[in-house]
Order: sequence, then structure tokens, then C-alpha cells
Amino acid sequence: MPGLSNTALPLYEKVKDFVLDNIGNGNWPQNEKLPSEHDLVSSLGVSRMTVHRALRELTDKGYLRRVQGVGTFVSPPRAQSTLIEISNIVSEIKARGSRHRAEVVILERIERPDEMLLRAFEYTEPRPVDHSLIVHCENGVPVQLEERYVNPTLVKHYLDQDFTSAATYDYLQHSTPLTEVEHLISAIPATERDAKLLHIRERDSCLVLNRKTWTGPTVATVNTFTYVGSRYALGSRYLSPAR
Amino acid sequence: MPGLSNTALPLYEKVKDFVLDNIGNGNWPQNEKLPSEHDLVSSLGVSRMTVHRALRELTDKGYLRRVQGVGTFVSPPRAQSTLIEISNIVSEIKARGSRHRAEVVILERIERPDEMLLRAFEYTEPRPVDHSLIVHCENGVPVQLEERYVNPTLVKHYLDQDFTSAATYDYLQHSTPLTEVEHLISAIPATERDAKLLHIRERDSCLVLNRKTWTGPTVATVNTFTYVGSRYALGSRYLSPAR
DNA sequence: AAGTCACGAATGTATAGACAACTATAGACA
DNA sequence: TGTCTATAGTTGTCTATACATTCGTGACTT
Repeated sequence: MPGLSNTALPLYEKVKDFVLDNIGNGNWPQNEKLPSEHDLVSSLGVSRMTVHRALRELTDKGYLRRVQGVGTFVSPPRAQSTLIEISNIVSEIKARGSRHRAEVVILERIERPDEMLLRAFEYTEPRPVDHSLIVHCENGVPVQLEERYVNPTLVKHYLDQDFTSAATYDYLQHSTPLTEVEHLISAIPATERDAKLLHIRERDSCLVLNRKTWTGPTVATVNTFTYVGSRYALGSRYLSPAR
Repeated sequence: MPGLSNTALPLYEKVKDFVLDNIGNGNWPQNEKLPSEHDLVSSLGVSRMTVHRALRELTDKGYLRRVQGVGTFVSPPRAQSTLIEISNIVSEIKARGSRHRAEVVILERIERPDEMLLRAFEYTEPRPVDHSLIVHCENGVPVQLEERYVNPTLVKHYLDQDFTSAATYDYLQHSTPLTEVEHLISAIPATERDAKLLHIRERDSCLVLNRKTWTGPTVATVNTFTYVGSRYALGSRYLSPAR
């Protein structure tokens, strides 16, 4: 029981969150050996298969390294994220060993979306849209402004999430069966609102990632991630097989 | 028993192979509904958890799409590349039907690189570096500033290229056997020099793509592509399933 | 005709238990 | 001293089972 968050996520997601937290807060430093699966089973009160799945998925994503017969170890932080799996800034910050804080600025259901939103969702008639605006801070410094518009018929209970947990963002990405994702990356000067929220000056350069997802023919989410240009870079590293 | 390969792989890997084979040989065409987990359990003689793991991993990789309560479906092959192969602005401009013009600003061999360049190339002793600076215009309007530093021992005759032809850029990207590529995308304000060359104001937002390539252990090229933020966006589109 | 509800079917998660495979280490033996 | 071996500890795989969640359908009701 101790250590696992209280939200409605699946258990293996909570375990992943628990591990990332321990990495982030320095409890388990780089190359540290994690408690064995058996230990985690005892201390967390879940079955071994659940722990195993959590550790395997974190290994697949590069956070851990496992050696059969020996143990599980914390991997050195990756230089950057890959482009496919961007947008989970929370895991990134935690894995880097920084302190993460999410500040929820807006959390609402828009009953009557304006013209632009309707177009973005390809609605023909006015229907509600869920809306969140969150500032993500790394060690107290704002890094990313995350604005999401969500189709509530496709993503139920979106507004009820715990937006301070890393697992939430992981979960959101896999909970809806996406059929299409579009990314658009641009550089734009900060608006007055963005500048205020990110603690930068107006017109300062921001890296903006627009992400639009579909489930079948209908638009599921329309997201805008605004990074502070002077504090963040998106990276991808490609290694050919031979090395 | 029937259908699973005979090698020493784990069962769930064999199930994955089995599914991929059926997709590959056209047995299960695009958007076809797969047999249910229960059916596969019967026909393959493995437990449901094993089938489930196989299907889940194939889903994560984009080969399948699953809908709870409905079934599992074959996804169309991935239509699109990721961001790896951007940066050939010339083809892009031409494909858009616009007029392209390349303006060579600098073309030189630097015999004695400064400290920063040496670090970028991980040189331990001073060695020459080829250098080009080119402005790309779409219909007469500057869009991209392309600055390349090239290791002349790996890329021969770099300075002799025809930098106004689209094919040149295609060629440069594939002429050297790269073993590693690193992309870093950031948003930074235009410097005085960049502003002048791109016909924008100083401090205007630019999208900067840094690209560094290795051939074996040695650095081959260090490139910086600076896009005018208000005139350009990088895009990637990922298609997965039924549409 | 339209809405509601119950049910079946399919996937999602979780558990307990078993065995296999691998590694490091300590102890036995030459 | 050096080598081999047994063993404990850890991760990897697999099964059987149970319950949860979601979706579509068809029967029933209104």
C-alpha cells in the first residue's frame, strides 16, 4: 500500500509512477540497483506479474536496465526524448532527477465552443469540449505550457484525472485507440498570456508542438505544447544497427 | 501447435511472428478483424496471457489496433516517416510547386578552426573543416538558412558541389555511410546576421534544427538549419489504423 | 417508432503459482 | 593456489483463473 498513488489508474501504471518518483527524487540514483521484484511485491502489495510488467515497460522506454540473474538498475538519463513519444514532459523531468510541479490553470468543460474550436474538431454542430491548461515546472522553473482540448465522448472523465502524476500522462496516451496523429512543430513568439505563465518576456521565442489525434474519423484531441525556447530543445537520436 | 515456428524463441515472440506472417502474406488484409484472443488460444495452444502479451506488443508498435469489447484489427502500414528525414528543403519547395533559389553566402575551407568548432568535431588537434552558408528562397522569399561544417577527410570534394540543384542535397545525405544521427530542435531568436540574411527583424523567432552525423567514431558533419518561424513549420504525420 | 436494458463477446487488468535461465558467490576439491 | 560445483538470488516466461470494462446487438418496453 505505501507509496502507490491514489488515482484510478491501473496498478502497473502506479508502480511505474512509483519507480519514476524514486528515480527523480534521488532516492535511487544513476546505476543504483533497484529492490528486487520480490521486494517490491512485498512492499507495494501487488503481484509479481504486475511489478514485472511495470519494470519491463520502463525498460522498453529506456529508463531501466535489467540483467537476468542480477537485478534491475537505473539507466543514465537520456539526452533527449524521441519525437514519437514527446509530450510526456512529466516522465522526462522526473527521470532527469528534477523536481516536477504541475500547476493547473484551467480545467473546464466548454459547453459552447467558439468558431475556431469547432473547426479544429471538425464539428458540424456545437458540442461540448473539455479543456485544460497546465504549466509544468522543472525545479520551480516553468518549462512547458500544456493546453489540451479533448472530445469528451471519446475520452471519458478527462477532467477527473490527477494532473500531477506522471502515470496520468502515460495512461492518457494509451487509453484511447488512436488511429492518426499529426505533429506540427513551429517557432513562435510568446503571446502575452504565455509570457506571463512561463515567466518570460513577450515575444521571446517558444518552441510550439501542435498535436492532433483522431480516433477513426473523429478528432479526439487537439493539443498545444509550448516550450520555453531558451530552456528546452526537442531531440531525437538515431543509431544505426552497427555500433 | 499449428502455425508456430520451431525456433527457440519465447512463445509470445512466436505468436507475434505468427501474426506478422499472416499479415505479411495477405492472409489477414488491412483492417481485417483478427481471430479473438480466445480463438487464438484454442488454435495455437497457448494461454490467453501469452496471446494477450503478443497482441499488446504488436499494438504498441503500430501493427494492430484493438478496441475493447469489439476486437483486434490489422493496421494499414505506416504511411509516414518520422522527423529523421527532414532538412531537404529544396525538394520540399519544388514539390510544393514553388520557385527555388539558393544563394551561396560562404563557401570555404577553414584551415584553422576555432575552439568551438574543434569541440563540435571532437578534434584533439587542429585540422581543416569545410564550411558553407546558403540561403534558400521560396518564390524569392528567404525561408531557410543552411550552415554546414563538413569533415573533408570523410566527405571529399564537398566544396565542389553545385549548391543550386535539388539532387545535390539528396546526394549529400546518402553519400556518406552514417552510423549515427542526432537531431536537436529548438526555438531561438534571430541573431543580427541571420536576420539580415533572412530578411526578418532581429530577435524574431526562428526554428533551428541542429543535425550532427557520425561515421563510425568520428564526426562527419555538423549542420544548422535555421527556419523563419513565421514562414515555416516542421510536420510529421503518423497514420495507424482504419481510415 | 423510439428508447431502454440485459446480455454476450471481446479486450483490459490482476493474482498466485510454477518452472526456466542466468549470475555471482561461497565452498569443496585437486 | 586454482578450478570446479552447488546454491541462492534474480529476472524471464507461462499457465489457469477471475473479475473489470467496453461495445454492439437484440429483445423488450413505451
